[in-house]
Amino acid sequence: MNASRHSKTDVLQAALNLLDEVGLPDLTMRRLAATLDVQPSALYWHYPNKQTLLAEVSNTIVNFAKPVSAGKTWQETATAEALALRDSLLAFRDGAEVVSSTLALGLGADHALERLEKSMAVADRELSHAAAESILFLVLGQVWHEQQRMQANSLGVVDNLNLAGTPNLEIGIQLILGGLSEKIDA
Amino acid sequence: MNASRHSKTDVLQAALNLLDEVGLPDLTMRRLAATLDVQPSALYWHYPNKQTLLAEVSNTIVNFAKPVSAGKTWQETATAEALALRDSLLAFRDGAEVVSSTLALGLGADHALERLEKSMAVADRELSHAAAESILFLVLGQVWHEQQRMQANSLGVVDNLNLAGTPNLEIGIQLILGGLSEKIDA
DNA sequence: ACCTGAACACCGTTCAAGT
DNA sequence: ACCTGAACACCGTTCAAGT
Repeated sequence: MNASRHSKTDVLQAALNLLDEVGLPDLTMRRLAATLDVQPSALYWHYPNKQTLLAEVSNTIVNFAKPVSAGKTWQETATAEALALRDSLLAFRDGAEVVSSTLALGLGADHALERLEKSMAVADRELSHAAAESILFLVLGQVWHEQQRMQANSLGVVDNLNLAGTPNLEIGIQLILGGLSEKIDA
Repeated sequence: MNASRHSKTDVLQAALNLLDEVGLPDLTMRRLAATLDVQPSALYWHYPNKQTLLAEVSNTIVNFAKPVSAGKTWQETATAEALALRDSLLAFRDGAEVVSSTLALGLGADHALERLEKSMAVADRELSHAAAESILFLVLGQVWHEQQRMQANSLGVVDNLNLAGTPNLEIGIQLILGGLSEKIDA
């Protein structure tokens, strides 16, 4: 039962599994240790603290994004990048909250920003960077909200008849890309 | 020393003060109780739980936003609303994180959304709602990031020469409003 | 109406010591 | 290289009982 001695990767994988099972609020170092059949203190040989572990969880989520086939226009490619990011956030329970929190702390999510920025490199660096950041916050905010509703609904708390997914996200992306196109043509 | 017996408002005010002194991670029910010279359990007579208290803190932050003088164009008014929201978040330590978290939980921040939406009521409801949500997430994400840097810098951890404030926020707002204008004219 | 006292069921982290 | 055991300094919340 106890395969004895784990690697850093084992801990990360166990964290991802536990996240999926119990969600971020219950993803504690103690519960994580229990799933690995070790004492909580054992985790601190692999990671200096919980924050660092969560940063790797966040990077795993972000790097899960599917590669995007180049669209006909850069607008199409950028939209595809944004939706690929959304899909990878949705693929993990509380994915958006995990990434938001570690992003705020200045760790991780770099890869997501880079991909978005590259797809909008038609503008100068400052402008495409600002646009990429805007889309990143937009996707994170919207998906965070959505994932919270999912778990609220699964607890039978409310059901706001708003099971229509998130068309608002597509609209927001369109607005930003529309504004960017306009600025470039000028 | 102990003025004895507190009202709900006292508790909220003490929470706001403590937030400013120690930040969100150290805003605990136990510390809060200590500043009021009561036992932790006393707080649960006023609020059913910490989440509810934080929702009121969040509403206080959001409602702190200054009224905006009507601009010449709706774009100017909408920009002013977004910047007023930013200012109120910045006026409280960890303001953006508090509001983000309670917004995700489906509590509070309604007033902020309404003000933004109203300023963009030139478009149909669905479009102006999506645009308002986009700007809300944009402001929250950017300010959260900024406030985290402020506290990191104050701890002497890093200083990324990025003391230039957040011009990215203004650009992002411009992009969204630009995209919205375009859609309306069409 | 507002609070105390005591308890329950937890947290993250450190550190000497073991193998 | 990886883990145990034990401790430290905390959490949010409940609930009977007090005034």
